[in-house]
Amino acid sequence: MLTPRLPAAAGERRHNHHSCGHSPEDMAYPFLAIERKWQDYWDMHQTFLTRFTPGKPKAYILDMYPYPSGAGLHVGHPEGYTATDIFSRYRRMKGFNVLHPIGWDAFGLPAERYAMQTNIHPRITTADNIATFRRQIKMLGLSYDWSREVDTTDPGYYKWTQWIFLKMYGSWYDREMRRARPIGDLSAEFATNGSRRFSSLPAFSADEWGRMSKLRQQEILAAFRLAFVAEIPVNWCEGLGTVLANEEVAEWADKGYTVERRPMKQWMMRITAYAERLLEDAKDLDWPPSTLEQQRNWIGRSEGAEIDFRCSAIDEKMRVFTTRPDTLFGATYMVLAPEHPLVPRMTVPSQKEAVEEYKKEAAGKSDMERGIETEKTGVWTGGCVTNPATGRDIPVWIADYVLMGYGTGAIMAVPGHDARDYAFARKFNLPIVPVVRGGDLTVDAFTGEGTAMNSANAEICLDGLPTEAAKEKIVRWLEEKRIGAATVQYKLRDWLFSRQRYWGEPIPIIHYDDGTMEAVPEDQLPLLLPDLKKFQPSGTTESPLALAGEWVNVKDGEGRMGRRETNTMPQWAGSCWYYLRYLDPKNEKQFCDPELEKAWMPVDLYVGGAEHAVLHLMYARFWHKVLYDLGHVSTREPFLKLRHQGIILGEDSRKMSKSRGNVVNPDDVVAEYGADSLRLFEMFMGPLEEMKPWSTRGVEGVSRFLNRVWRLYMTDEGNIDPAIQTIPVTSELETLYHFTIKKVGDDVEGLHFNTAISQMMIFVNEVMKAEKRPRQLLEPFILLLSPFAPHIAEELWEKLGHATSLAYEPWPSYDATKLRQEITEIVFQVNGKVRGKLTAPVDLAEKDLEAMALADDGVKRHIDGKQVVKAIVVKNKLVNIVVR
RNA sequence: GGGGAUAUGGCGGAAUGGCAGACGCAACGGACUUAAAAUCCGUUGGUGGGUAACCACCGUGAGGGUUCAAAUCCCUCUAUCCCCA
Repeated sequence: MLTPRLPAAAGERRHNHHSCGHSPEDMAYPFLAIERKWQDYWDMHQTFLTRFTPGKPKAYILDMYPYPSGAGLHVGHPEGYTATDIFSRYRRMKGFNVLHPIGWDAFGLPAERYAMQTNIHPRITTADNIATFRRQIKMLGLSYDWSREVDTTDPGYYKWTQWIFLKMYGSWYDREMRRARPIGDLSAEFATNGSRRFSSLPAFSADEWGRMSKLRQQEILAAFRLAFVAEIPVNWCEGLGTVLANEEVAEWADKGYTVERRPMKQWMMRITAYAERLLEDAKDLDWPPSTLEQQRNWIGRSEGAEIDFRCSAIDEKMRVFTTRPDTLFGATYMVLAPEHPLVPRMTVPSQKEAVEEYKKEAAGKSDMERGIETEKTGVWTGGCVTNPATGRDIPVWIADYVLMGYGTGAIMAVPGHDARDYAFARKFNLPIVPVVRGGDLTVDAFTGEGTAMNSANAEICLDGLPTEAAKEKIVRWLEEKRIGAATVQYKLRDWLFSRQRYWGEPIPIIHYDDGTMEAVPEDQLPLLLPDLKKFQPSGTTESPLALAGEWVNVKDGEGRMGRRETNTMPQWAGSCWYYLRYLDPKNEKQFCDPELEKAWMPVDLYVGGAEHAVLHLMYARFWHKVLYDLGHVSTREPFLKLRHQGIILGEDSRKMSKSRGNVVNPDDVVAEYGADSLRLFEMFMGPLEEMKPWSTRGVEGVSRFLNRVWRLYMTDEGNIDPAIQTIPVTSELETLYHFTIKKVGDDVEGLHFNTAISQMMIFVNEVMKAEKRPRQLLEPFILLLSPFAPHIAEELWEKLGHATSLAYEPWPSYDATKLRQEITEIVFQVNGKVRGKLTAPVDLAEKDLEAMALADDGVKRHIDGKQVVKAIVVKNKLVNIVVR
């Protein structure tokens, strides 16, 4: 069925859009002109400046801000950004106060490496890159409040990153109160009560504390601060002149750099203090289950016990951690990490050479390699310890499958019930004793739970107990004998916080020649990065800042000489709190006004890549909790609801990369099809969170849809079609209209943008077929389309006679009574197979439906000669006749 | 080695216990055109049967199960991707 005006119009269409200068697609609506026009309009009218009307609900909708790389925007960026933009526009129309900001994560190694090569200051390249990103993002018509743009490299921003650092430095974690407190509270505690409350400290009285040197006091306090300096083995890369995070090592090693483990003094953040709370509070978050799972694994909580084994030869206790204390009777040897401090003393002279050689080998391997190896290696130290349960002496080995960084760096090996111990025992012919019933120890270790056996001595008997009860009983026994205790271990390590780089936030600390260190006073923040002319590594293990003599060397009021900290913060620092700065980006007195914080936090929807599932999201949660403890923010968690956008693959279904030549540039897509088409296609491709391939044909498809929308409203002369009038419509069309409003709204709420777009296509297809253009349906439809394709929607809205932007028009509502159809199709099945269909009035009684089914020809054919057992009737849907 | 996710036409996907394949792409046929593009109309999971309207069977990675009814729930397996070691 043709639309009546089509034949007449066909000939004139050609003349239409010459003015837009878009020759290859000269049938298209003039999207270039329209998009420019409305982007300018929104800018000029400050349409998306955040409006806060008291009494309205709020929606803080956040994107993971980008690192502005030199390569410009990638088609992956607009995916998440369009999703949040649609949601933000929708929420505004639903009457919410919406906060939807953007900014730049602009410190980082790529800019610095570019500076090393060119000696162009990273500030300059960063500013250029930001300008490119800003232009490209604006080109997409995203409804950000640009007045809140933040840039982590702006001194007005990093002043507060440094301020937060000082808050961390100036705080300790009170394990009894389970929260961070000012470090002053701790020195006050020491000054009144001495070290009584803290068993980990050497005992001192209040008086003794008072008489200690400042340096000694600092050392003690340092063991409590949330930001502290520690000497730890790090991944030092000589070629880059910096340490690398564990997760960065593989990447640079692939590029030919060598990375070695060496102990260095580094700033650390005591994230381990928050392990339990990070785990607990995650339960209330609406996050992807896989992300929560990754965070759980990263924290790696395991319950078990620490047990002391005595070594009479050197009169030492060796403490092990085990998750299976119930298998203590099966511990037939012990394994120490090669780096374990007691290894040298344990080693007998005849084994010394072998041990030393093995230690050297192990030092050359990363923790990763050590875990991966299937072939177990190790060396006997020649020493023994006593198994406290059996009373027998067991040999002490070293092996690299035990890591110094986890637990106590020592394990009791139970080869019968641990796979790695089993492999090790098999290889080195060590005894394997079954202490849990089950499995076949001639084949493999039995690592499951079961009933204890062979586990009794004169004082305790576990035999016959299930694993859980056996654990409890043995731990009680160990605790009574003071040779062990139940403990909880975490895999989570403290966060290595310093980098030997120039292009990062300077750490505001001064080291004085007398060995003490002091924070730069708050009123002297920001501590600015000095200007450098050259950006090469310093040649030592310090950052290039060490070469800025005037900046580094300082003298305090009393003439004391000191040096500034030359390490800078990692890139994660700025992104740990940027969502708070958006709330009050220009505030010079505070990082954020508490009233604004209360009004907007927490973030209601956070969208970004799954690659940040652990690090960024864990670090940000950690900082947020510290700020919460110190009273600076009012919520325990920053991000209530999190979703990841899936990766967009190249047209060949492989990862986009320059070398494969399958990279799609958003600039090109916008030039050819317009921003609305790009946005619409990225949302139409499939579910937001799924990985999916790009398709140029697909962009053409949605572009055709927008052109159809345009023609639905407009004549070829560029005027509103006079056929658009308020006219009666069929009830089918009316039902479809109300259903479309419901479906699009529901789908946007659930972030199912692909199906929302399908529904709009269905609506347009139907309305195109109709002879009439009912204005009362077509006008609200523009509002449904507007979050997805805002430019074309604004243009049509204006053409329909509206003087202002539709951005704050109320979202159309649907009439639930209109959703009900008068007739519906009933499916007839026989034994679950469709044998007929019929349209019937809605809400027909079950027995009537059954009768209709039995009367159906198709059904009759298949029940003929058989016995009807029963009929299942699903109202308004289906009748299933069961026959035998 | 451990954990998580995914698997549906030629392709992207829809359907979360009730008609598998909505919507889009591609393909094919038709209308319009001198012609093409654009647009519009129609067909399109597979196999078999029928001149035909149509009918039957098969079909959601593989195998099994629960159910009147399974893409959807349960068990086993395979493949791919991601994370961790």
